[in-house]
Amino acid sequence: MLCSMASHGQSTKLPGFQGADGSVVWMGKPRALEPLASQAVIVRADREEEIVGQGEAAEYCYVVVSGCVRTVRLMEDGRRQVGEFLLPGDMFGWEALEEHDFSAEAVTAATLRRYPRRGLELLADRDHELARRLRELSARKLRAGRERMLLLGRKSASERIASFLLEMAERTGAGDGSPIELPMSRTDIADYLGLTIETVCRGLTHLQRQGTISIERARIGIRDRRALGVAGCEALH
Amino acid sequence: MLCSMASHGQSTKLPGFQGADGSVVWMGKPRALEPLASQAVIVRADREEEIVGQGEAAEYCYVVVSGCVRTVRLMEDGRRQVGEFLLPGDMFGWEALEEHDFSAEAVTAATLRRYPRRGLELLADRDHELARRLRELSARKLRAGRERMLLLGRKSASERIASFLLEMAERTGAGDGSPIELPMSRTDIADYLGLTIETVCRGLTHLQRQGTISIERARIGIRDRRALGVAGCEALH
DNA sequence: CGTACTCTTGACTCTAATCAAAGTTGGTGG
DNA sequence: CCACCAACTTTGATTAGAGTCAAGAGTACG
Repeated sequence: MLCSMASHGQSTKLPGFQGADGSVVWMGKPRALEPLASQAVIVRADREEEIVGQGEAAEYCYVVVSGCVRTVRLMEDGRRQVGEFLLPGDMFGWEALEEHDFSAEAVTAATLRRYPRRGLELLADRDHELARRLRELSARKLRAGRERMLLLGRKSASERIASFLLEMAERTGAGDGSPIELPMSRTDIADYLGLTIETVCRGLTHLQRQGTISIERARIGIRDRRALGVAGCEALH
Repeated sequence: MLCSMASHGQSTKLPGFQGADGSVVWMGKPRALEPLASQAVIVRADREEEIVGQGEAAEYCYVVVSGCVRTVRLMEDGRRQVGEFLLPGDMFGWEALEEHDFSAEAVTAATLRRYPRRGLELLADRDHELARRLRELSARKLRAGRERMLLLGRKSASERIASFLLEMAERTGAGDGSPIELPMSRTDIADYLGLTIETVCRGLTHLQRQGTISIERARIGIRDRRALGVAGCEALH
Protein backbone atom coordinates (compact mmCIF):
# COMPACT_ATOMS: atom_id res chain seq x y z
CA MET A 1 0.00 0.00 0.00
CA LEU A 2 0.80 3.64 0.03
CA CYS A 3 3.42 4.73 2.45
CA SER A 4 2.56 8.09 3.97
CA MET A 5 4.14 10.15 6.67
CA ALA A 6 2.91 13.26 8.36
CA SER A 7 4.80 16.39 7.45
CA HIS A 8 4.70 18.93 10.20
CA GLY A 9 4.49 21.77 7.82
CA GLN A 10 8.17 22.54 8.00
CA SER A 11 9.09 20.96 4.68
CA THR A 12 7.60 23.89 2.81
CA LYS A 13 9.99 23.64 -0.08
CA LEU A 14 7.74 23.64 -3.10
CA PRO A 15 8.42 21.63 -6.22
CA GLY A 16 9.91 23.47 -9.14
CA PHE A 17 11.87 23.18 -12.33
CA GLN A 18 14.95 24.76 -13.68
CA GLY A 19 13.77 27.28 -16.22
CA ALA A 20 15.63 27.93 -19.44
CA ASP A 21 17.54 30.74 -17.73
CA GLY A 22 18.42 28.54 -14.77
CA SER A 23 15.88 30.12 -12.45
CA VAL A 24 13.33 28.01 -10.67
CA VAL A 25 9.93 27.98 -12.29
CA TRP A 26 7.04 27.27 -9.93
CA MET A 27 4.40 26.78 -12.59
CA GLY A 28 1.97 28.72 -10.46
CA LYS A 29 0.11 25.65 -9.36
CA PRO A 30 1.21 24.25 -6.01
CA ARG A 31 1.48 27.80 -4.73
CA ALA A 32 -2.26 27.89 -4.55
CA LEU A 33 -2.26 25.38 -1.73
CA GLU A 34 0.33 27.10 0.43
CA PRO A 35 -2.24 28.21 3.00
CA LEU A 36 -3.16 24.55 3.48
CA ALA A 37 0.43 23.50 4.14
CA SER A 38 -0.32 22.61 7.74
CA GLN A 39 -2.87 20.02 6.65
CA ALA A 40 -0.57 18.43 4.11
CA VAL A 41 0.74 14.91 4.42
CA ILE A 42 3.62 13.60 2.36
CA VAL A 43 2.81 10.41 0.51
CA ARG A 44 5.20 8.14 -1.33
CA ALA A 45 4.27 5.67 -4.02
CA ASP A 46 6.40 3.00 -5.63
CA ARG A 47 6.54 2.54 -9.36
CA GLU A 48 3.20 1.20 -10.70
CA GLU A 49 1.52 1.69 -7.34
CA GLU A 50 -2.04 2.96 -7.24
CA ILE A 51 -2.46 6.29 -5.47
CA VAL A 52 -6.21 6.68 -5.83
CA GLY A 53 -8.63 4.13 -7.22
CA GLN A 54 -11.38 4.69 -9.78
CA GLY A 55 -14.66 5.07 -7.92
CA GLU A 56 -12.97 5.76 -4.60
CA ALA A 57 -14.49 8.43 -2.35
CA ALA A 58 -12.71 11.67 -3.10
CA GLU A 59 -11.36 12.65 0.28
CA TYR A 60 -8.03 13.99 -0.79
CA CYS A 61 -6.35 15.89 -3.54
CA TYR A 62 -2.68 15.77 -4.40
CA VAL A 63 0.27 17.74 -5.64
CA VAL A 64 3.07 15.81 -7.29
CA VAL A 65 6.36 16.68 -5.64
CA SER A 66 8.63 14.31 -7.51
CA GLY A 67 8.26 11.54 -10.04
CA CYS A 68 5.51 11.04 -12.57
CA VAL A 69 1.89 10.02 -12.07
CA ARG A 70 -0.72 9.00 -14.62
CA THR A 71 -4.49 9.16 -14.42
CA VAL A 72 -6.22 6.17 -15.95
CA ARG A 73 -9.72 5.20 -16.95
CA LEU A 74 -10.37 1.53 -17.46
CA MET A 75 -13.09 -0.30 -19.35
CA GLU A 76 -14.45 -3.65 -18.22
CA ASP A 77 -12.66 -5.47 -21.02
CA GLY A 78 -9.33 -3.94 -20.09
CA ARG A 79 -9.10 -1.14 -22.62
CA ARG A 80 -7.27 1.69 -20.99
CA GLN A 81 -7.13 5.43 -21.57
CA VAL A 82 -4.49 7.52 -19.84
CA GLY A 83 -6.00 10.91 -19.08
CA GLU A 84 -2.87 12.82 -18.28
CA PHE A 85 0.67 12.50 -17.09
CA LEU A 86 1.31 14.55 -13.97
CA LEU A 87 4.75 15.96 -13.30
CA PRO A 88 6.16 17.77 -10.27
CA GLY A 89 4.01 20.79 -9.54
CA ASP A 90 0.87 19.30 -11.05
CA MET A 91 -2.26 18.92 -8.94
CA PHE A 92 -5.03 16.39 -9.27
CA GLY A 93 -8.08 15.17 -7.47
CA TRP A 94 -9.35 18.56 -6.34
CA GLU A 95 -11.75 18.57 -9.28
CA ALA A 96 -13.56 15.43 -8.21
CA LEU A 97 -17.20 15.26 -7.26
CA GLU A 98 -18.24 12.65 -4.70
CA GLU A 99 -15.74 10.14 -5.96
CA HIS A 100 -12.74 10.00 -8.23
CA ASP A 101 -13.78 8.92 -11.70
CA PHE A 102 -10.27 7.81 -12.59
CA SER A 103 -7.43 6.07 -10.87
CA ALA A 104 -4.03 7.65 -10.37
CA GLU A 105 -0.95 5.46 -10.54
CA ALA A 106 2.71 6.15 -10.08
CA VAL A 107 4.60 5.89 -13.36
CA THR A 108 7.88 6.17 -11.52
CA ALA A 109 8.49 6.16 -7.79
CA ALA A 110 6.80 9.38 -6.74
CA THR A 111 6.36 11.71 -3.82
CA LEU A 112 3.16 13.65 -3.40
CA ARG A 113 1.70 16.14 -1.02
CA ARG A 114 -1.80 15.15 0.02
CA TYR A 115 -4.45 17.63 1.16
CA PRO A 116 -7.92 17.01 2.51
CA ARG A 117 -10.39 18.14 -0.13
CA ARG A 118 -12.74 19.29 2.57
CA GLY A 119 -10.13 21.65 3.94
CA LEU A 120 -9.55 22.98 0.47
CA GLU A 121 -13.24 23.66 -0.04
CA LEU A 122 -13.54 25.44 3.28
CA LEU A 123 -10.46 27.51 2.63
CA ALA A 124 -11.68 28.41 -0.84
CA ASP A 125 -14.83 29.82 0.71
CA ARG A 126 -12.77 32.29 2.69
CA ASP A 127 -9.90 32.89 0.31
CA HIS A 128 -11.02 34.48 -2.97
CA GLU A 129 -7.51 34.34 -4.30
CA LEU A 130 -7.43 30.57 -3.85
CA ALA A 131 -10.90 30.21 -5.35
CA ARG A 132 -9.74 32.18 -8.36
CA ARG A 133 -6.67 30.02 -8.75
CA LEU A 134 -8.81 26.93 -8.64
CA ARG A 135 -11.02 28.37 -11.35
CA GLU A 136 -8.00 29.18 -13.45
CA LEU A 137 -6.66 25.70 -12.90
CA SER A 138 -9.96 24.19 -14.01
CA ALA A 139 -9.92 26.39 -17.06
CA ARG A 140 -6.45 25.15 -17.95
CA LYS A 141 -7.42 21.52 -17.53
CA LEU A 142 -10.52 22.02 -19.61
CA ARG A 143 -8.49 23.69 -22.33
CA ALA A 144 -5.97 20.88 -22.30
CA GLY A 145 -8.86 18.45 -22.47
CA ARG A 146 -10.26 20.09 -25.59
CA GLU A 147 -6.86 20.00 -27.22
CA ARG A 148 -6.66 16.31 -26.43
CA MET A 149 -10.08 15.65 -27.88
CA LEU A 150 -8.87 17.14 -31.13
CA LEU A 151 -5.81 14.92 -30.94
CA LEU A 152 -7.76 11.75 -30.18
CA GLY A 153 -10.61 12.49 -32.54
CA ARG A 154 -8.89 13.95 -35.54
CA LYS A 155 -5.14 13.50 -35.63
CA SER A 156 -3.30 10.64 -37.33
CA ALA A 157 -0.97 8.34 -35.43
CA SER A 158 2.18 10.20 -36.45
CA GLU A 159 0.60 13.56 -35.64
CA ARG A 160 -0.35 12.31 -32.19
CA ILE A 161 3.16 11.09 -31.54
CA ALA A 162 4.76 14.34 -32.67
CA SER A 163 2.29 16.34 -30.56
CA PHE A 164 3.11 14.18 -27.57
CA LEU A 165 6.83 14.75 -27.91
CA LEU A 166 6.29 18.49 -28.22
CA GLU A 167 4.08 18.48 -25.14
CA MET A 168 6.60 16.56 -23.09
CA ALA A 169 9.48 18.72 -24.32
CA GLU A 170 7.53 21.81 -23.31
CA ARG A 171 6.58 20.46 -19.90
CA THR A 172 9.93 19.05 -18.93
CA GLY A 173 11.68 22.10 -20.29
CA ALA A 174 13.88 20.10 -22.64
CA GLY A 175 15.38 22.22 -25.40
CA ASP A 176 17.07 21.24 -28.65
CA GLY A 177 20.16 20.59 -26.60
CA SER A 178 19.03 18.44 -23.70
CA PRO A 179 17.00 15.37 -24.61
CA ILE A 180 13.60 14.55 -23.14
CA GLU A 181 13.79 11.87 -20.48
CA LEU A 182 10.45 10.09 -20.83
CA PRO A 183 9.42 8.57 -17.51
CA MET A 184 6.65 6.41 -19.00
CA SER A 185 6.68 3.20 -21.00
CA ARG A 186 5.61 2.86 -24.63
CA THR A 187 2.44 1.20 -23.39
CA ASP A 188 1.60 4.27 -21.33
CA ILE A 189 2.26 6.52 -24.30
CA ALA A 190 0.04 4.35 -26.47
CA ASP A 191 -2.78 4.47 -23.93
CA TYR A 192 -2.36 8.22 -23.68
CA LEU A 193 -2.56 8.69 -27.45
CA GLY A 194 -5.27 6.15 -28.18
CA LEU A 195 -2.88 3.96 -30.17
CA THR A 196 -1.18 0.59 -29.80
CA ILE A 197 2.35 0.18 -28.56
CA GLU A 198 3.49 -1.03 -31.99
CA THR A 199 2.15 2.05 -33.70
CA VAL A 200 3.92 4.28 -31.19
CA CYS A 201 7.20 2.45 -31.81
CA ARG A 202 6.86 2.69 -35.55
CA GLY A 203 6.00 6.35 -35.35
CA LEU A 204 9.03 7.10 -33.21
CA THR A 205 11.29 5.07 -35.48
CA HIS A 206 9.93 6.92 -38.48
CA LEU A 207 10.71 10.29 -36.92
CA GLN A 208 14.17 9.04 -36.11
CA ARG A 209 14.81 7.86 -39.68
CA GLN A 210 13.73 11.28 -40.89
CA GLY A 211 16.36 12.82 -38.62
CA THR A 212 13.69 14.70 -36.65
CA ILE A 213 14.48 13.03 -33.35
CA SER A 214 17.03 10.69 -31.86
CA ILE A 215 15.94 7.75 -29.72
CA GLU A 216 17.88 6.06 -27.00
CA ARG A 217 15.40 4.00 -25.07
CA ALA A 218 13.51 6.51 -22.88
CA ARG A 219 15.73 9.39 -23.90
CA ILE A 220 14.42 11.31 -26.90
CA GLY A 221 16.44 14.11 -28.44
CA ILE A 222 14.75 16.69 -30.62
CA ARG A 223 17.01 17.34 -33.60
CA ASP A 224 14.58 19.30 -35.75
CA ARG A 225 12.10 21.20 -33.67
CA ARG A 226 10.49 22.80 -36.72
CA ALA A 227 9.86 19.50 -38.49
CA LEU A 228 8.39 18.08 -35.30
CA GLY A 229 6.06 21.05 -35.04
CA VAL A 230 4.88 20.49 -38.59
CA ALA A 231 4.44 16.75 -37.98
CA GLY A 232 2.33 17.52 -34.92
CA CYS A 233 0.13 20.10 -36.68
CA GLU A 234 1.34 22.70 -34.26
CA ALA A 235 -0.76 25.82 -34.55
CA LEU A 236 1.38 28.71 -35.71
CA HIS A 237 1.61 31.48 -33.15
CA MET B 1 -24.03 38.96 -37.09
CA LEU B 2 -25.51 38.17 -33.74
CA CYS B 3 -28.75 39.82 -32.91
CA SER B 4 -28.87 40.85 -29.28
CA MET B 5 -31.33 42.82 -27.25
CA ALA B 6 -31.05 44.09 -23.73
CA SER B 7 -33.24 42.29 -21.25
CA HIS B 8 -34.20 44.47 -18.36
CA GLY B 9 -34.05 41.66 -15.93
CA GLN B 10 -37.75 41.03 -15.98
CA SER B 11 -37.64 38.02 -18.24
CA THR B 12 -36.33 35.91 -15.42
CA LYS B 13 -37.96 32.73 -16.59
CA LEU B 14 -35.19 30.16 -16.54
CA PRO B 15 -34.82 27.39 -19.07
CA GLY B 16 -36.00 23.97 -18.06
CA PHE B 17 -37.18 20.61 -19.28
CA GLN B 18 -40.14 18.44 -18.65
CA GLY B 19 -38.92 15.69 -16.36
CA ALA B 20 -40.14 12.13 -16.66
CA ASP B 21 -42.84 12.86 -14.08
CA GLY B 22 -43.94 16.00 -15.88
CA SER B 23 -42.27 18.37 -13.45
CA VAL B 24 -39.83 20.99 -14.65
CA VAL B 25 -36.21 20.04 -14.21
CA TRP B 26 -33.79 22.94 -13.89
CA MET B 27 -30.63 20.94 -14.28
CA GLY B 28 -29.10 23.00 -11.49
CA LYS B 29 -26.95 24.98 -13.83
CA PRO B 30 -28.44 28.30 -14.90
CA ARG B 31 -29.60 28.81 -11.33
CA ALA B 32 -26.04 29.63 -10.42
CA LEU B 33 -26.20 32.85 -12.38
CA GLU B 34 -29.46 34.13 -10.95
CA PRO B 35 -27.73 36.87 -8.95
CA LEU B 36 -26.28 38.20 -12.20
CA ALA B 37 -29.67 38.40 -13.88
CA SER B 38 -29.56 42.19 -14.03
CA GLN B 39 -26.42 42.07 -16.15
CA ALA B 40 -27.82 39.53 -18.57
CA VAL B 41 -28.51 40.24 -22.19
CA ILE B 42 -30.61 37.99 -24.38
CA VAL B 43 -28.86 36.96 -27.56
CA ARG B 44 -30.37 35.21 -30.54
CA ALA B 45 -28.46 33.25 -33.14
CA ASP B 46 -29.68 31.83 -36.41
CA ARG B 47 -28.96 28.29 -37.45
CA GLU B 48 -25.21 27.84 -38.23
CA GLU B 49 -24.40 31.29 -36.89
CA GLU B 50 -21.22 31.79 -34.89
CA ILE B 51 -21.79 32.93 -31.33
CA VAL B 52 -18.18 33.18 -30.20
CA GLY B 53 -15.10 32.76 -32.37
CA GLN B 54 -12.02 30.67 -31.65
CA GLY B 55 -9.32 32.98 -30.30
CA GLU B 56 -11.77 35.74 -29.48
CA ALA B 57 -11.26 37.68 -26.23
CA ALA B 58 -13.41 36.02 -23.60
CA GLU B 59 -15.60 38.86 -22.43
CA TYR B 60 -18.82 36.97 -22.00
CA CYS B 61 -20.18 33.65 -20.94
CA TYR B 62 -23.51 32.20 -21.97
CA VAL B 63 -26.42 30.08 -20.89
CA VAL B 64 -28.40 28.37 -23.61
CA VAL B 65 -32.09 29.19 -23.21
CA SER B 66 -33.45 27.44 -26.27
CA GLY B 67 -32.06 25.60 -29.25
CA CYS B 68 -28.78 23.74 -29.53
CA VAL B 69 -25.22 25.07 -29.67
CA ARG B 70 -21.99 23.26 -30.48
CA THR B 71 -18.44 24.11 -29.49
CA VAL B 72 -15.92 23.52 -32.24
CA ARG B 73 -12.16 23.37 -32.57
CA LEU B 74 -10.79 23.71 -36.05
CA MET B 75 -7.43 22.74 -37.53
CA GLU B 76 -5.76 24.74 -40.29
CA ASP B 77 -6.58 22.07 -42.86
CA GLY B 78 -10.24 22.08 -41.95
CA ARG B 79 -10.41 19.05 -39.70
CA ARG B 80 -13.02 19.73 -37.09
CA GLN B 81 -13.70 18.42 -33.62
CA VAL B 82 -16.98 19.20 -31.90
CA GLY B 83 -16.30 19.55 -28.18
CA GLU B 84 -19.84 19.40 -26.89
CA PHE B 85 -23.43 19.97 -27.77
CA LEU B 86 -25.09 22.47 -25.47
CA LEU B 87 -28.77 22.23 -24.72
CA PRO B 88 -31.10 24.55 -22.82
CA GLY B 89 -29.75 25.05 -19.34
CA ASP B 90 -26.13 24.44 -20.32
CA MET B 91 -23.51 27.12 -19.71
CA PHE B 92 -20.33 27.77 -21.62
CA GLY B 93 -17.56 30.32 -21.87
CA TRP B 94 -17.18 30.95 -18.15
CA GLU B 95 -14.24 28.56 -18.08
CA ALA B 96 -12.17 30.50 -20.58
CA LEU B 97 -8.85 32.09 -19.82
CA GLU B 98 -7.94 35.26 -21.72
CA GLU B 99 -9.61 34.09 -24.87
CA HIS B 100 -12.00 31.38 -25.98
CA ASP B 101 -10.06 28.42 -27.33
CA PHE B 102 -13.05 27.16 -29.27
CA SER B 103 -15.82 28.65 -31.30
CA ALA B 104 -19.48 28.23 -30.43
CA GLU B 105 -22.01 27.94 -33.22
CA ALA B 106 -25.75 27.60 -33.27
CA VAL B 107 -26.81 24.13 -34.43
CA THR B 108 -30.41 25.28 -34.59
CA ALA B 109 -31.78 28.77 -34.14
CA ALA B 110 -30.96 29.47 -30.53
CA THR B 111 -31.59 31.91 -27.72
CA LEU B 112 -28.94 32.52 -25.11
CA ARG B 113 -28.50 34.58 -22.02
CA ARG B 114 -25.20 36.40 -22.09
CA TYR B 115 -23.32 37.51 -18.96
CA PRO B 116 -20.16 39.55 -18.62
CA ARG B 117 -17.43 37.23 -17.41
CA ARG B 118 -15.93 40.03 -15.37
CA GLY B 119 -19.15 40.44 -13.47
CA LEU B 120 -19.22 36.73 -12.83
CA GLU B 121 -15.69 36.76 -11.45
CA LEU B 122 -16.43 39.68 -9.17
CA LEU B 123 -19.61 38.10 -7.93
CA ALA B 124 -17.88 34.79 -7.34
CA ASP B 125 -15.42 36.57 -5.06
CA ARG B 126 -18.26 37.63 -2.82
CA ASP B 127 -20.62 34.72 -3.21
CA HIS B 128 -19.15 31.43 -1.95
CA GLU B 129 -22.19 29.57 -3.03
CA LEU B 130 -21.70 30.72 -6.62
CA ALA B 131 -17.99 29.95 -6.45
CA ARG B 132 -18.81 26.46 -5.26
CA ARG B 133 -21.29 25.95 -8.04
CA LEU B 134 -18.72 27.02 -10.56
CA ARG B 135 -16.26 24.54 -9.12
CA GLU B 136 -18.85 21.82 -9.29
CA LEU B 137 -19.67 22.77 -12.85
CA SER B 138 -15.98 22.58 -13.78
CA ALA B 139 -15.76 19.20 -12.12
CA ARG B 140 -18.68 17.97 -14.19
CA LYS B 141 -17.20 19.23 -17.43
CA LEU B 142 -13.85 17.68 -16.60
CA ARG B 143 -15.51 14.38 -15.84
CA ALA B 144 -17.44 14.50 -19.08
CA GLY B 145 -14.19 15.32 -20.85
CA ARG B 146 -12.48 12.26 -19.45
CA GLU B 147 -15.38 10.08 -20.51
CA ARG B 148 -15.07 11.52 -23.98
CA MET B 149 -11.35 10.87 -24.13
CA LEU B 150 -12.08 7.23 -23.45
CA LEU B 151 -14.66 7.29 -26.21
CA LEU B 152 -12.39 8.99 -28.73
CA GLY B 153 -9.27 7.09 -27.79
CA ARG B 154 -10.54 3.59 -27.21
CA LYS B 155 -14.05 2.94 -28.46
CA SER B 156 -14.93 1.53 -31.87
CA ALA B 157 -17.16 3.39 -34.29
CA SER B 158 -20.31 1.49 -33.34
CA GLU B 159 -19.56 1.87 -29.64
CA ARG B 160 -19.18 5.62 -30.08
CA ILE B 161 -22.47 5.87 -31.91
CA ALA B 162 -24.34 3.85 -29.30
CA SER B 163 -22.78 5.94 -26.51
CA PHE B 164 -23.81 9.10 -28.31
CA LEU B 165 -27.42 7.99 -28.61
CA LEU B 166 -27.51 7.06 -24.93
CA GLU B 167 -26.04 10.41 -23.99
CA MET B 168 -28.56 12.32 -26.05
CA ALA B 169 -31.44 10.19 -24.78
CA GLU B 170 -30.35 10.92 -21.24
CA ARG B 171 -29.91 14.64 -21.80
CA THR B 172 -33.10 15.25 -23.71
CA GLY B 173 -35.02 13.01 -21.36
CA ALA B 174 -36.28 10.74 -24.12
CA GLY B 175 -37.48 7.38 -22.85
CA ASP B 176 -38.24 4.15 -24.66
CA GLY B 177 -41.52 5.67 -25.62
CA SER B 178 -40.70 9.09 -27.00
CA PRO B 179 -37.99 9.19 -29.66
CA ILE B 180 -34.91 11.40 -29.50
CA GLU B 181 -35.18 14.45 -31.70
CA LEU B 182 -31.60 15.06 -32.77
CA PRO B 183 -31.05 18.73 -33.49
CA MET B 184 -27.69 18.23 -35.21
CA SER B 185 -26.70 16.92 -38.63
CA ARG B 186 -24.85 13.69 -39.30
CA THR B 187 -21.78 15.78 -40.03
CA ASP B 188 -21.95 17.32 -36.57
CA ILE B 189 -22.34 13.90 -34.99
CA ALA B 190 -19.35 12.63 -36.96
CA ASP B 191 -17.21 15.56 -35.84
CA TYR B 192 -18.33 14.98 -32.27
CA LEU B 193 -17.42 11.30 -32.37
CA GLY B 194 -14.21 11.57 -34.34
CA LEU B 195 -15.70 9.66 -37.28
CA THR B 196 -16.79 10.38 -40.84
CA ILE B 197 -20.38 11.02 -41.80
CA GLU B 198 -20.50 7.76 -43.76
CA THR B 199 -19.40 5.74 -40.76
CA VAL B 200 -22.05 7.39 -38.60
CA CYS B 201 -24.72 6.55 -41.17
CA ARG B 202 -23.62 2.96 -41.47
CA GLY B 203 -23.49 2.60 -37.69
CA LEU B 204 -27.00 3.95 -37.29
CA THR B 205 -28.31 1.75 -40.08
CA HIS B 206 -26.70 -1.25 -38.48
CA LEU B 207 -28.39 -0.55 -35.14
CA GLN B 208 -31.67 -0.15 -36.97
CA ARG B 209 -31.29 -3.47 -38.80
CA GLN B 210 -30.61 -5.12 -35.44
CA GLY B 211 -33.88 -3.71 -34.16
CA THR B 212 -32.10 -1.71 -31.48
CA ILE B 213 -33.28 1.67 -32.74
CA SER B 214 -35.63 3.12 -35.30
CA ILE B 215 -34.52 5.94 -37.60
CA GLU B 216 -36.68 8.55 -39.19
CA ARG B 217 -34.34 11.26 -40.36
CA ALA B 218 -33.44 13.22 -37.21
CA ARG B 219 -35.86 11.27 -35.05
CA ILE B 220 -34.31 8.24 -33.38
CA GLY B 221 -36.39 5.85 -31.35
CA ILE B 222 -34.79 3.54 -28.84
CA ARG B 223 -36.43 0.14 -29.17
CA ASP B 224 -33.98 -1.88 -27.09
CA ARG B 225 -32.39 0.21 -24.39
CA ARG B 226 -30.46 -2.74 -22.98
CA ALA B 227 -28.89 -3.70 -26.31
CA LEU B 228 -27.91 -0.08 -26.88
CA GLY B 229 -26.26 0.02 -23.48
CA VAL B 230 -24.26 -3.09 -24.30
CA ALA B 231 -23.31 -1.69 -27.72
CA GLY B 232 -22.09 1.50 -26.07
CA CYS B 233 -20.05 -0.31 -23.39
CA GLU B 234 -22.20 1.31 -20.75
CA ALA B 235 -20.66 0.76 -17.36
CA LEU B 236 -22.95 -1.36 -15.25
CA HIS B 237 -24.28 0.44 -12.21
C1' DC C 1 -41.77 20.56 -60.33
C1' DG C 2 -37.12 21.19 -60.22
C1' DT C 3 -33.12 22.35 -57.39
C1' DA C 4 -30.22 21.92 -53.53
C1' DC C 5 -29.54 19.71 -49.49
C1' DT C 6 -28.65 15.98 -46.45
C1' DC C 7 -28.59 11.26 -45.86
C1' DT C 8 -27.71 6.55 -47.30
C1' DT C 9 -25.44 2.86 -49.71
C1' DG C 10 -21.76 0.68 -52.39
C1' DA C 11 -16.94 -0.27 -53.99
C1' DC C 12 -12.38 0.26 -53.02
C1' DT C 13 -8.23 1.93 -50.32
C1' DC C 14 -5.36 2.67 -46.62
C1' DT C 15 -4.15 3.38 -41.85
C1' DA C 16 -3.56 1.35 -37.75
C1' DA C 17 -4.57 -3.06 -35.20
C1' DT C 18 -3.35 -7.71 -34.62
C1' DC C 19 -0.43 -11.55 -34.53
C1' DA C 20 4.19 -13.17 -34.38
C1' DA C 21 8.95 -13.10 -33.60
C1' DA C 22 13.39 -11.21 -32.88
C1' DG C 23 16.24 -7.81 -30.57
C1' DT C 24 17.59 -5.06 -26.04
C1' DT C 25 18.16 -4.13 -21.38
C1' DG C 26 18.38 -4.83 -16.68
C1' DG C 27 18.28 -7.68 -12.78
C1' DT C 28 19.48 -12.00 -10.23
C1' DG C 29 21.96 -15.63 -8.89
C1' DG C 30 25.40 -19.00 -9.72
C1' DC D 1 31.91 -11.66 -13.70
C1' DC D 2 28.99 -13.83 -16.63
C1' DA D 3 24.81 -16.40 -17.94
C1' DC D 4 20.09 -16.54 -17.87
C1' DC D 5 15.54 -14.77 -17.47
C1' DA D 6 11.83 -11.52 -17.67
C1' DA D 7 10.15 -7.40 -19.34
C1' DC D 8 10.13 -4.06 -22.71
C1' DT D 9 10.95 -2.52 -27.31
C1' DT D 10 11.39 -2.95 -32.12
C1' DT D 11 10.40 -4.93 -36.59
C1' DG D 12 7.76 -7.71 -39.93
C1' DA D 13 3.58 -9.82 -42.11
C1' DT D 14 -1.17 -9.88 -42.36
C1' DT D 15 -5.92 -8.34 -41.33
C1' DA D 16 -9.71 -5.56 -40.30
C1' DG D 17 -12.07 -1.40 -39.54
C1' DA D 18 -12.85 3.02 -40.84
C1' DG D 19 -11.85 6.46 -44.52
C1' DT D 20 -12.35 7.97 -49.29
C1' DC D 21 -14.58 8.37 -53.53
C1' DA D 22 -18.72 8.00 -56.06
C1' DA D 23 -23.45 7.69 -56.92
C1' DG D 24 -28.25 7.22 -55.74
C1' DA D 25 -32.38 8.20 -52.60
C1' DG D 26 -35.10 11.15 -49.83
C1' DT D 27 -36.73 15.79 -48.33
C1' DA D 28 -37.48 20.50 -48.06
C1' DC D 29 -38.21 24.59 -50.32
C1' DG D 30 -38.82 28.03 -53.67
